[in-house]
Amino acid sequence: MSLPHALLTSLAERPGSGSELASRFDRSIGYFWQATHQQIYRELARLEANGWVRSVAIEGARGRKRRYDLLPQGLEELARWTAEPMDPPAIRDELMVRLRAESVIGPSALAQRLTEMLSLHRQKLAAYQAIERRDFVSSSSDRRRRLQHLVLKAGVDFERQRIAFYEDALSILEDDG
Amino acid sequence: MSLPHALLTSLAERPGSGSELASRFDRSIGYFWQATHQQIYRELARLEANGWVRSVAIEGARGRKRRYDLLPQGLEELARWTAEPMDPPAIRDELMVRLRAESVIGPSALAQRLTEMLSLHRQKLAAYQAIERRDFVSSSSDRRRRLQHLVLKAGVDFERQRIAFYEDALSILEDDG
DNA sequence: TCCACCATGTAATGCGTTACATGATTGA
DNA sequence: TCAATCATGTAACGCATTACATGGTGGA
Repeated sequence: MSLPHALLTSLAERPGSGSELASRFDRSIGYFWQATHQQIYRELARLEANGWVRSVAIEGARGRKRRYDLLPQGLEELARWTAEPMDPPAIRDELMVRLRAESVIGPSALAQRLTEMLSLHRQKLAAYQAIERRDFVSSSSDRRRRLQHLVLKAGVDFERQRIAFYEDALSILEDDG
Repeated sequence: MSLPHALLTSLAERPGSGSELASRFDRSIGYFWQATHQQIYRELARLEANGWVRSVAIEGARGRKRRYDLLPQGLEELARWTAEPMDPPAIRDELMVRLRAESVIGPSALAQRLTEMLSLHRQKLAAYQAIERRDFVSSSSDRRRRLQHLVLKAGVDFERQRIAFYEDALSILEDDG
């Protein structure tokens, strides 16, 4: 259960409102942990009830906007969680199920779906590589930057592997598809 | 929502009881889609209510064991689903959140956790490679076998990438950890 | 003034997880 | 005969998802 800690992490990087956090989950943090604004508002309320964050109304802002700040207890909780024992990641890959189904029931339109996915992943890869070129040109960096770069490279590698997999799968499916 | 279709796929490969399906989800299918026996029994009841499978009591078996068979309508549903438009996979990687947290809050015991995970993934990789050597020695095969091999290779590649990632992460964390 | 949008929130539903329950069978 | 185990199932809870609601702000 990482959503509360993903929020604490994001607030440790920089305070912000619910909608700002939601937009971070559409970009940086969201590359490896997604959340909708409903989840985020619900969770922020809990974090505040736990005394891990506090919020103040932002005067002069649109609507009822509030800024959330990490409290010392929240930082403690984040440190505790980071070092906690960890389960291996749960893999749930619908594509593999579909390929296995196809291998039993015979050719289908799955190849077209793969072609669509392939172009999506190529776009994602290009986006990650653009970030890498823009933000991580210098090779020598401090610990923090090296860790950030590492996480980005994991995204790049994942997309690369995914693309290679789609290409292999298509070459099999299209042999007789 | 792939659990019902993972079950249909497994039953298309071979009929079986709830407990047999549960044990398949601890092995082959479970490598990319996990399910507990509670989920499986609940879902089997729904599949039967939908007319996609039927079940008969197995005489002479332990307890109330029932065999589930795929019905023609279930096969149709499986084919329909296989070719359906597909969303990109949802990535939820707790490790990346933790690394990002560490990059903000500074050194922790996360390196020890990574060492533990590393050995787990090395075991998984070895298990996959053993299956590959045992079941996929011949390079020339039919479509069905090639697809099965492809899915297994995806598992191998995933574990390999994961291992490389842990090693990189450890080398950064241990510089000063 | 009024419409579109922003920021926050409520409600309903469903899958996934955990704990517990029941009946039957095997083996010591 | 009795304990362990197998096979199936029930119940409760939580996160994730989707649809919808509210109120305020800015621009046409």
